[in-house]
Amino acid sequence: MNVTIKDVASLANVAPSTVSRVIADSPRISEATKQKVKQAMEQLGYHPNLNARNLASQSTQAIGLVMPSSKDVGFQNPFFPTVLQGISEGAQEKNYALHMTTGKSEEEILHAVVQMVQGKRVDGIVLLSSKVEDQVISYLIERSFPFVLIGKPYKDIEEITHVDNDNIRAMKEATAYLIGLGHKQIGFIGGSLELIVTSDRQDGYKKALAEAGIEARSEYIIHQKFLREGGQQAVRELMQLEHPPTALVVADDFMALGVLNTLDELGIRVPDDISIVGFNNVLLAEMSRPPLTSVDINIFELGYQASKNLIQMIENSNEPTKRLIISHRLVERLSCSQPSVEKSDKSND
Amino acid sequence: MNVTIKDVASLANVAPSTVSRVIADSPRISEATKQKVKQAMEQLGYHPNLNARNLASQSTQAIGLVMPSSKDVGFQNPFFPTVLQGISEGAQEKNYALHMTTGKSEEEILHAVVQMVQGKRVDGIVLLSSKVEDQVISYLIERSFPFVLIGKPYKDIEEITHVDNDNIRAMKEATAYLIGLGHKQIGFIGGSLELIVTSDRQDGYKKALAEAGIEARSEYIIHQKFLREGGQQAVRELMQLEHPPTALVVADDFMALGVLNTLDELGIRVPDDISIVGFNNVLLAEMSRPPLTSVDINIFELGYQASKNLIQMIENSNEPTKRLIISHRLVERLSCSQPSVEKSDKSND
DNA sequence: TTGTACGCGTTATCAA
DNA sequence: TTGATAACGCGTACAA
Repeated sequence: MNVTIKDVASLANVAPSTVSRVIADSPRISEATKQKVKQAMEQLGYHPNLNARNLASQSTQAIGLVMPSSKDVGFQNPFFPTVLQGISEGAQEKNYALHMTTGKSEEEILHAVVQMVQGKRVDGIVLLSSKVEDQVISYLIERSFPFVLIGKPYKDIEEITHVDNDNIRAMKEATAYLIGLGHKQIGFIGGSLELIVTSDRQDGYKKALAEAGIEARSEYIIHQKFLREGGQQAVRELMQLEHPPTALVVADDFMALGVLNTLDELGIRVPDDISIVGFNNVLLAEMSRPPLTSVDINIFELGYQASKNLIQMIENSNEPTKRLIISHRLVERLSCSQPSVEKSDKSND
Repeated sequence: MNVTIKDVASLANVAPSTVSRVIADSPRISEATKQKVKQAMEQLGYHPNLNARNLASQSTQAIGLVMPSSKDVGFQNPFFPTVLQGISEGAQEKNYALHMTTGKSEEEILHAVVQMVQGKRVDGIVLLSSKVEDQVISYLIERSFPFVLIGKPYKDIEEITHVDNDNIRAMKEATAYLIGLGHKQIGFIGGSLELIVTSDRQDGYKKALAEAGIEARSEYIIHQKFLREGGQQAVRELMQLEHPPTALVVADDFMALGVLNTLDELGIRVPDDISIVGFNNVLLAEMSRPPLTSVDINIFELGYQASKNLIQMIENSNEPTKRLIISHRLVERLSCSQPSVEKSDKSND
């Protein structure tokens, strides 16, 4: 059998409750017994049974993490491990453990979440992305269970603590950067519009055009759900327009890599023939050819702040709802240049 | 307060133990009461408290996962999310939860593992890679706690259930493939030799050369710890040798991508001037330029078998120690060709 | 087939 | 400052 608090107690000649107090580092306990107990613990190699502790204290020191559905391509995106790293770091600092969950369908995921919550396996939950109708969010709100969302909620913004970038502004700046270089024909390539992050970035793109007095053309906007096949075709069509864009903003570096390859196959050179700005600034961005100018959104920090603030909510029940905006910055590399004369409407000197 | 087994019992007019039996789907319970109880559970929205259950049953339905140290570059490697996906899938199928741990140092990690094990948070552990002197492994063996290792143990091979590829053979085949194309000057680029996987692959490389009667040249072998700066320099030096290699085997696709870029900067064309075979066949391999011929090691399966077999060990205490070898296969893409005449020792027709 | 009673290892309350 | 003692919610031998 395992060594319990009782064993320690009898070895140290004190009551179990005293040992418990020593573990909790209670202030009202004599230094003498404290040492005595600690030594006994050491000697026996004692470690508290967390299940018993959780049961008695009605709290686990753990946070739950809902991962993207395992079929999801998002899993392959370098975004995921990085944000996980951040979450993990924030948890570790406060001595919280991490409990993960996935599922192949919406139902499976919801079920797993309910299990975690009602089963009292975790004290709070970090959510990775919200969808338009999110059952998990509804469920958590209804039970008023602590959670923080990484990304922007589709609704109930005021009631959901979330950590996000200012994606509208970020994409606006990225687009403005291209406009500043002299581009006027700028395309947008993003993922599914069901993701809030996509629509935000698209909004930013449109805003930048509007402010510069450039008319948005619907044929310049592409949504590709998949990274490869579908995307390639879309890019091809885009470049076969009568007036193809001289620059592209792509809402994700991973996608941008696919775009880069398709362009290469078409014999279109970057940045000579077309400029590209990526998004997220994952490690890949600097390893691509040419190295990708990309908007760094501080992925690690996104995760770190999420778990850190979640723990604050857990430990202080009247912590206010927060909206945390993580900073971004454009990292210039070699995928952008001024538009070539032949393709722009008027020449630059 | 939360709804407990007692509430269900009183609503259904039975004893708590009966409810417990219904949950466990005990065979010796009348269908009538079973229905009655189930309905009561439904009506109250009952969910068992897992901490109480774990405490009473002395087992959690959870497996622990030790992730690479958070500072580790390995985190950025697409290998990680994929293997995680596999582990997660294997766990989910058996209704096991996943509990994660990281740490910034060896000590932190060991501490976290001890916490998981002694704290009885998990029933078993999946380890991602072993190092030469691995405290975690020693600890788990000493306590004879169920665990399975993904990769090859440095020692105690017979006593550690592990799931791995036959990396020696896989790399031997990859090298032989290049030899078959006519290459004789073949370089090897791998990570730190402290990782068993690196030394295995290097062994395979040497074996292939030996079998073909080609002398191994030490200046053709490179170990780069980091993906970028260090690696670039190494590749440069390699290509400036009097007789530079006409082909390279690279022990990791992610590294191969860096190599590809360095070669591009040097104006060396792939596969015209030099052929490259990568390893792991991550999504990246098909998105690189040129698409990378790579050895698919079935990363998902590695993770899936790991958790699946771990659960077998947990549920059947005299499950034998196993060594599971996951198959591999060379995926041909466009990064290899026959050596060009000027650089090979004799011409091909 | 079902109920009673105890144990799982802690924490927390109340006395001392 | 410390010690009994009662929860915490569930599983399970044992009894009925």
